[in-house]
Amino acid sequence: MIRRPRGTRDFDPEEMRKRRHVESIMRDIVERWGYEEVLTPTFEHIELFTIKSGEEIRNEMYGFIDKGGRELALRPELTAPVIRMYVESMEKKPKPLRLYYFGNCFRYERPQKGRFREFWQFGVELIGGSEVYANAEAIALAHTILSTVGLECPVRLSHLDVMNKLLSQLSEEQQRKVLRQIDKKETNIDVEEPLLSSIRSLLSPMEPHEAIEVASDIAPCEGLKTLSELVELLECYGVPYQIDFSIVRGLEYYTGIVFEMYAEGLGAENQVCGGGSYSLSELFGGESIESCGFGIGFDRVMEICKLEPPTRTKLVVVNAGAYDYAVMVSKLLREQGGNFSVELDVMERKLREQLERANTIGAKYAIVVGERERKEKLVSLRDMETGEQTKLSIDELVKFVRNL
RNA sequence: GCCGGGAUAGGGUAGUGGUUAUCCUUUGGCCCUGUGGAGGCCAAGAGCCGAGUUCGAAUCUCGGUCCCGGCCCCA
Repeated sequence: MIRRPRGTRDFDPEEMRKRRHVESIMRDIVERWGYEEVLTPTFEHIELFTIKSGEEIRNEMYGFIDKGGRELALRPELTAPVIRMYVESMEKKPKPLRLYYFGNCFRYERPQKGRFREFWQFGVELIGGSEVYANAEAIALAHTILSTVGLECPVRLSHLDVMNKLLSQLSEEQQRKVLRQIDKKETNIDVEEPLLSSIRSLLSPMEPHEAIEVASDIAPCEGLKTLSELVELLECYGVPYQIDFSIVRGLEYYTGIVFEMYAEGLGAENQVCGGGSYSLSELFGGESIESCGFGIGFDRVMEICKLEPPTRTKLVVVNAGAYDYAVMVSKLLREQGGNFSVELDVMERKLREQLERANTIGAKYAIVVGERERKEKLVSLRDMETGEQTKLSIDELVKFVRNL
């Protein structure tokens, strides 16, 4: 038997109903905020992803060479492709540009809970806003999306200036190492006093305003001003947040404000959203422009989201020996456009078996049509729960299903 | 790449170094030619792959694959 590749998944109808439901909620929200959808190719030139992240990341990508000798890769994320698209064909659009995407991404990594080799990301890019206001919008939007689908995750905020300033005395290599240790929440950080104490006090849990105050003493920088402005805007939106200077994302393309959101119940992979300010367009040959955005790990949201998708009422037209009449009735019902489905036998089943079928699929009503009904220009509507059966005219039937 | 736990019909399971691998569910057929849910009968469908040990392996051993969880990583 041929099975699906490692780290990939099949989604059965029940899962797809849930996924599409959550997806449509997310789309609905961002579109209400004025974001418009874009779609980029599933694969890109591998350079698009290595240009900022270094060659090492090739190991985590699905890369290949096509027949023309081009080095390509399945996209491991969507921010770079969207910005590439912006540079390639949208640079002269009126600013700000509000774009959103929903797409599958691929990473060659060890699968575990909430982590797959093919996974879906839902995200937005807000191109050309001023840093503080644009990030405030992005954060509020991300928070709205997650709480609407039932996830209460407070936002954790930081500004990369702070740690950069604090560690500026160290060599680049040391900075990398220390940032990594901070990111991993390690208790042993490889630096001398008094820097160590400074880092420790910056990382200790504090109220937002206190955190900013403490940081101003230890590592005064522009970023802190930005951060305190952002905090005020978030108050306007009523978004709950914490300041957490351990958020580094330093190995990515982020440049200023950064934020993350975490959820319970996901094991080691509990980050459901991450984002911030970045600067990519000039790397792809465009003009530099302030941008920010976030990505939501759609699969992780689905893992803990309890939303029940709406169900469609099932109707079964039972053909009791009058196929043409049954088709006519089915067609008519389907044209009504209500929230129901209409199924008609394709297995040449007897009346009894068609009713059994209606029963096993959980149909709400069976509509029995045969010669008798045709002669009377009626149908027999059978309630599959109570067993009650009544005769209706076609007009009455139409009126009836419209209310489903 | 590393560590631990797994893998028996479509789904869920039992058991054993030894005839034809258990049960539930599911699916198809019939009892039942214009009325479902119950019941009865019949049928279909399985030990992840490969090698080794053995008279004999689904069972024991090793390797691989895949799944689950953790580490590394997470642009």
